[in-house]
Amino acid sequence: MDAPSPVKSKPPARPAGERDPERTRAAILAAATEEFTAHGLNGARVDEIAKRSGVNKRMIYYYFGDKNGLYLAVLEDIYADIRNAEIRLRLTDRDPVDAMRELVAFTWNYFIEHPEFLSLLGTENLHRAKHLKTSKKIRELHSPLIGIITALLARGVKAKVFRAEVDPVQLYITIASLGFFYLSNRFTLSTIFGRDLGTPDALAERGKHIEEVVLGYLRP
Amino acid sequence: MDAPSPVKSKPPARPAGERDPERTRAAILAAATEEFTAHGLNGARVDEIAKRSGVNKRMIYYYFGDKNGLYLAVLEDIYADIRNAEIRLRLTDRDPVDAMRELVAFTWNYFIEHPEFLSLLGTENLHRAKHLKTSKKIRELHSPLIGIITALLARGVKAKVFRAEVDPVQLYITIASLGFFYLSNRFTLSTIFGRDLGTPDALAERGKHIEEVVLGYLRP
Amino acid sequence: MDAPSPVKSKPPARPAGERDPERTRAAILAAATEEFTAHGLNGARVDEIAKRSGVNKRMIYYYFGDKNGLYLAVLEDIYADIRNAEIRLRLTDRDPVDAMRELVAFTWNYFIEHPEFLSLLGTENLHRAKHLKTSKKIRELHSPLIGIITALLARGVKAKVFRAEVDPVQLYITIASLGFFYLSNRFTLSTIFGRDLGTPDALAERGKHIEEVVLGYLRP
Amino acid sequence: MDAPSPVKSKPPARPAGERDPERTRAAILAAATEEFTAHGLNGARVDEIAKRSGVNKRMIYYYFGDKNGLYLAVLEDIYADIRNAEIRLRLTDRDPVDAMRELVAFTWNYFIEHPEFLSLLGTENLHRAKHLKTSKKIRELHSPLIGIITALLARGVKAKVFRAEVDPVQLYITIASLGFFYLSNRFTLSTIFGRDLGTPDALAERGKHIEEVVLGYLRP
DNA sequence: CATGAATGAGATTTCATTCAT
DNA sequence: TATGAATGAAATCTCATTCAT
Repeated sequence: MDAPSPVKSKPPARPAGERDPERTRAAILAAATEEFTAHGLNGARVDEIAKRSGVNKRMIYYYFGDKNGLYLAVLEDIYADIRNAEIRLRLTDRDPVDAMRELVAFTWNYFIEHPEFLSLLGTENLHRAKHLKTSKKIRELHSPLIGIITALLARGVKAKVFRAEVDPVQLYITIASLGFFYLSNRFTLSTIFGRDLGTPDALAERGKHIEEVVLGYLRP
Repeated sequence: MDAPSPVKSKPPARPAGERDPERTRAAILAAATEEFTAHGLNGARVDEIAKRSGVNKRMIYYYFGDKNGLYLAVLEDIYADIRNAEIRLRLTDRDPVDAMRELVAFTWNYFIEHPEFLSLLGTENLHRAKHLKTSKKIRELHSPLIGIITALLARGVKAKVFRAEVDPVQLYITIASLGFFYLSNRFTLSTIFGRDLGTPDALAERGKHIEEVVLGYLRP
Repeated sequence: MDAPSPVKSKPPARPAGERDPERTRAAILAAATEEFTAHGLNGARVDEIAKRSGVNKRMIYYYFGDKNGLYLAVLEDIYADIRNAEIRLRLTDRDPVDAMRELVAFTWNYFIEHPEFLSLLGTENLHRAKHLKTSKKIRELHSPLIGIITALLARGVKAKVFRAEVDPVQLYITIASLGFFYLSNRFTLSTIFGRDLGTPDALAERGKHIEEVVLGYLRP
Repeated sequence: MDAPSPVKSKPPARPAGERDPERTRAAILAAATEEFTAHGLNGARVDEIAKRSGVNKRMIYYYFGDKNGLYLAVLEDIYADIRNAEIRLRLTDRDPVDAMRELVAFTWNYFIEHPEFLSLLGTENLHRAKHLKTSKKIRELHSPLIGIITALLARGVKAKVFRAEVDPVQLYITIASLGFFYLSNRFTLSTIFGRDLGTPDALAERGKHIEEVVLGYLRP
């Protein structure tokens, strides 16, 4: 607004909360992610998001239309994040077993480090993906993992280290399942079993088990 | 079910909701299960539960205290249901591999037939099991499956059809994961993959895959 | 009802809660007195009164019409109590100063021993004596104290131990004031002064002060 | 008050309740004071307060949190009022007897002019000062009267017009008692005595009596 | 772009009272 | 007389959204 910049570089040292659209938008999105993660779509409070982001409530409506619009933006954001992480994986020129191990570890670690992803997916599934379905953006973000897995399986079968006829989509879902369910349901599971499944030790143990299951299954 | 039983028969043909406390309570609970399943804790409407159960709204508070009390009663109810189903499983004198196959199938089928169980667990985990933790009742309902799995693994190892050193709790969680995640996340997954994972064919295929994963992993 | 008794003696050893109208009525009244004392007219709960009295809620309506009827019955009851206590005072043939001292002490002690009287009067005054005004019963219960005070003052003036021209009604109100206000307002006063005005020591001190004020004032 | 002041003048002629937070807050507080005075805490209606103040009901929750918060704000407000009036009293350089007479008259007149003070204190004492105890604000509002009375008593004793050894706190409570009880209980008292204690004549008579009691007692 | 007061619709909860047995 | 389930009206409170500045 003041000085037109040719490249999209932000005006650097402006104090927060003052006429910096991108920063405002990002602050809202960050606060909204936290709030929707913690309380779901219905439990999230627009007031709370405004307070946490240090931004006026009106701005939320200005940038995102309404609460649902904000929620969808959050969904799109986390999907973009995971796709970004996935495309950084380089597994094509590795030993198939090692590569599979890394893929499994990557998935598990991503879930541990991104609890918001787990929670928001749970919320969106409660709503039967009603919002996701309306998002062009997300459907364009194809996961590269199906392709990676397909190639990996082929190489492994050829090298006689993997069993044949494994469906890559099923395997993809299986790899996700083993971590996702454990992490997102660890609160009820911990209560039922009477022990904390969220400790670092418990997580390490689960990680090891998941690897064993996937690789054990894939043995020819 | 159809045949009238001479014992414990109560005047059956009274119009619902009229001076039959047990029926009233059950009607509320049934409607609440549907509503909480469909909309989560925050999204559920007490008015809607009253309307659907054909019961005066005041009765909900009379029997369950408040919305949270009702929600907890629903949770306790679905846990009692699954425990009831689990103890009906008889796997002790069967071939270990067959028995394991049946256990896996049982879990998968239970999840398919009880979508309310999946949804309500998702909801409760969003709340970090806050309500479940306060329930004496649920902690008394121990699942027999851990015991069943432990015994089954021992027999399988002895018979050299299962690998050794498998942790029964991890296996229990794994068996649940493979079905639970698929079913509860099938809405986003269907959207992402652009195909319906909820068709009978898709479910059958997944069931087969799950069995292969578990038994493939357990191979010595 | 079963056996007609000439004197009004109750059937002695019937188990509580079973067809003993007088006992039922008395139990309701006792519980209601507690409840109205503790929470005022609007704060009192009919359910709570039923629970505390161990009597079915319907009986309250059977015996007292409605909540207001019950409240009025409680008021009438406590007025009858204090009148009963007052008429037991025998001060006519005593030294005027001693008799006045005893009257003051009686009033103070009665208030201490009957906190329900203070609270219920406060409640009734909040309602500008709306209920009291409708009660024939209470207006027939004249306090003998005005007569006692009038006589006492006359004797004291004659004996030159009391000042002349003291209005007995004003004095009656004054004697009541000095104790009533202290006791009924001791919660806010304790908070403001930062010390507990309800301890036995504090009460004894106040009692002594009240006596000094009244007798000090009455000196000729 | 009438004369416009150049400093701190704000646009005065805005229609009430429109974008003037201070005015909105004050309007709510005024209406709430009336409502709580007339009906106590439980009998007061939030809807009625909204209607009377001409303010959207939602604003009550916006400014005061909930009904209890509003009630506490009212309590704090009336305590601030009386403290303000008290510190305007200047009695240090007056004849002790005259000064005491003025103090007594001040208290009596304040009570007559502020029936809300009497009623609200009655209500708060019914609740055993539960709300007052949580207020930091009120405990900071120390009454100057104890100090004033202490000094006054000392001067009077020195001048041989007051008796010795009078506890200033007891005297403070006594002065308050004599007016407070009469005014707040005048409805039941009027009913019992069958005459209106609230007429100007009756009030004047009571005022005179109170003065006589206090000064009569204080005579050496 | 930004602020925060204001709003209306609707949610949960409460409670005195009545009904069926 | 007695019981306890049932009711309707009304109370408190919540929340996404909009308005005036």
